[in-house]
Amino acid sequence: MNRYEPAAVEAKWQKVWETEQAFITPNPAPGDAARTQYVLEMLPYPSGELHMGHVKNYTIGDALCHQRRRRGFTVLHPMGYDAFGLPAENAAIREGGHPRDVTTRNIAAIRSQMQRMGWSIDWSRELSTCEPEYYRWTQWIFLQLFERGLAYKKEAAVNWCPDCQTVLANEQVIDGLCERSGTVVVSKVLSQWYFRITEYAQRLLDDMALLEDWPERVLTMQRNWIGRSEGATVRFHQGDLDRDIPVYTTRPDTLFGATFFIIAPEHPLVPELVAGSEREAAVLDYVRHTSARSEEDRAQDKSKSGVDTGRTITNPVTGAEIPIWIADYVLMGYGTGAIMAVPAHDERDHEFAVAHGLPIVPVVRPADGEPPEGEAYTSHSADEVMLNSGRFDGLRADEALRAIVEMLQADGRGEPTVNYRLRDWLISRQRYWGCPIPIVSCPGCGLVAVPDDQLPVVLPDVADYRPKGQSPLATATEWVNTTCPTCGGPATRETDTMDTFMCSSWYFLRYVDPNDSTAAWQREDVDRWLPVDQYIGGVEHAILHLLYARFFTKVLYDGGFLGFKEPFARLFTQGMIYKDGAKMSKSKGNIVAPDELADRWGADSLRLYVLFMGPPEDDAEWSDGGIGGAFRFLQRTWNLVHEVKAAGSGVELDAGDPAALSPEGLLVARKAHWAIDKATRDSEQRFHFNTAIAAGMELLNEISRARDSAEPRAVAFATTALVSLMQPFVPHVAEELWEVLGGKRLWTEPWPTADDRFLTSDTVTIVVQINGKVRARVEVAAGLSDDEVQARALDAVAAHLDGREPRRVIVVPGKLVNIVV
RNA sequence: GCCCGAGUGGAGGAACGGUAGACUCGGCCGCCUCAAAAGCGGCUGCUCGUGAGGGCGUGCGGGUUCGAAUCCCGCCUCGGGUACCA
Repeated sequence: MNRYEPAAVEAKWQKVWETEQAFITPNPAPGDAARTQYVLEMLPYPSGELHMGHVKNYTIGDALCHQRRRRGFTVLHPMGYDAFGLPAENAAIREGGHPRDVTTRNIAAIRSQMQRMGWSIDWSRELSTCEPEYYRWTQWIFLQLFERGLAYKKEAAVNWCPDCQTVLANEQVIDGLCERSGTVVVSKVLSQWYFRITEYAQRLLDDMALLEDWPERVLTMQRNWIGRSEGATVRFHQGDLDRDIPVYTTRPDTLFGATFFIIAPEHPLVPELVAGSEREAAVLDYVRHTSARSEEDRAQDKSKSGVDTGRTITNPVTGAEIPIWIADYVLMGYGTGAIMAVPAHDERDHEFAVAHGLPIVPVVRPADGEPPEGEAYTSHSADEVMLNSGRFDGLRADEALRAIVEMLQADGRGEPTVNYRLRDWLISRQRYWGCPIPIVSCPGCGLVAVPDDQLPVVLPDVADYRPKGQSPLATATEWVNTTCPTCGGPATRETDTMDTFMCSSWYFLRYVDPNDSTAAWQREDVDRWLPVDQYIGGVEHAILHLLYARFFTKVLYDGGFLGFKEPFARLFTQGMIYKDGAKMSKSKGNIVAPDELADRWGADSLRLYVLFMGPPEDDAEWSDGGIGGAFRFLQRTWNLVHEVKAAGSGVELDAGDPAALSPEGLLVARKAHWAIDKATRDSEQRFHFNTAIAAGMELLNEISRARDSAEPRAVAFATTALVSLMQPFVPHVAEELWEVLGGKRLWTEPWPTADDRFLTSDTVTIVVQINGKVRARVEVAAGLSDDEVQARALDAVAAHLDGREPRRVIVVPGKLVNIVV
């Protein structure tokens, strides 16, 4: 008998899939009634090579695709590369050469690794976001946003990474550090492009209701990131400047307790407020000192520093003149950049008041007592009562809140306000390897969109693409100097490139036809395939990528380009693979290379083990020994199939009439139907491939045990079922064994279905407990009445009862009897 | 600090109110072999017992229930998210 040699088997079937175009899925013609499924894994960034996380991600998706194809769906399963970005550029700088060459090389390596793994990808739809044929449409989308007023350029303090020499989006700053390089991010004032994602904040929240199945924690993370809060805007009047300064508060009920006022150091009114006053030098000094500190430094430092401006402002309800201070715990980027400070009911304001000797006036108390001394009383529940609040005294706090807002509104001093933590998305980057922003700056016409027929704005070659604080594109003078599309006069191109997250915020639409040169997509095709039925990826994209993609989809829906509002109906987030308790990384030296494992054990064993490790949503610890077990299982299956074949059997799709089988044959056939049922349900309902595979292993064990005592038909049926069930996980070896059994193309075979006649049995084992402890087991006929089961159970444990009278007996039909004594 | 998630044999895990530890790895014993590898068979939670059998066991402490790894309350540990957001 020939041995199981994965390398030969895998090469053979990969070739067959390619020549027979097994996984190429054309778009259904209009009116085609095919049931479609779009299964998508997050596209890889083409760094050096695939890591174990990719293997897990794409193997999960591939198993689903195979099962769904065989259950009659037309499945779209494409692949592409998120190819612009810093790592390729940094590698090129390190090694010399062009980022494009590094990227091309990496893509070639990753593609061949993917083919080596045998994932059933429709390679005719392959795309790369750095190709002009792709980014032409990224630029088109940018211009859609520009035309709708959703893309704008403004000067503001931005997050700057000194190492990457570029700005970063809010979402890319983690604990004050650059997500990419880990460098401390500093603040810098620059003129940059933004997307008005804040305009979609409420819809990003509301449309979560349209999502069919997303992990609750991802939704929670997005909700927290969007950070909706309800409160009121209150305008305080400053007499010296004769100006209103608005604040945002979630606690308008505490307005009577606002004993001072704080403005952020970056607030534009600060210079005006102190100009010419004796406090001017001290205040400007504090502002300078603050802006010199890094974001991280400021975030870490919880001490309440600040400086008095010497000015006062009028509390609109008490009429009191309260002092204005500058303090860096008030953030320019949230609310209005100014706050009313209520030290009695806000911890931060309380600390500040204590540190600087400012008055503390409680205005809310518990229903049956006084507010605590020496700390902020921040409780905000329904049964609190007002005090020190004029005519509102004695009123319930929630009623007072409404009444105070109404009063402010009547006086024109405020109104109810909803506020969001989400800020606009900064998309400019001062780096070379990215998509050019298709905008021309004209002295006469201002910022002008490059017309559609002039797209793409091709990324020019430059002599030196190292980061230098401004975009390397600025040195391509021939490219930069152009003519204004509107007036024809001399003009210059925008030299910043786009955040690469833009490229990956719409790629799932382009797969519908990546070769369409007339449009980004055809609406009838995207509406046919999308929303994506199942999206699969790492939870690390819970905010950035998934929020941006949802935003783009809504904008494009509003533009009439899409017939759906959410891109991904169902999301599955896989757990990470660890080694020695830590995330695999080159610096820790705990990388396990998929290539080496595939070479040693075969792609099928690697795929099988990655799925067998545990539930895919859980983090998992890599163990080198496990893959050997996967290989042994396949080898034993291989040997079994060849023995079955040698005995003269082949593919057997029907176990026959259960009544006609011998007891041993019935056992084997039952196990097979049990495995079909379990593997199908565990895979489809919960993606728990680990237990589906275990069911296959149990089936193999049972066939091996009964091979010689059961009749050949039952053995052939069970063996056929085993090969068929394992195909989505180990497609190469399953295909080979199917052929050995005389079958043709397993990937086109219908998915097996379990027969109820084999899932139930004539007899059942009843567990007999005394006081919840197992004392015996009895075998009884399946339909036996509760009374008879009870009698049999009492019989079986008579010795244990030892004459004691049962106080109560619980009978769970078909399962157990519990006797309480 | 706040919000999630997870704690089960030597390891990964199974059991989603009803036999705790399926399946796999590792370990031990045996068969095969001149030998090794591979393969095949058996044992493998802890503990008392020669044995039959018993006791204890799902992070800790309570509770609900005839019955709890599973549900509820209070802790502990680990992981993730977020953090001066007014």
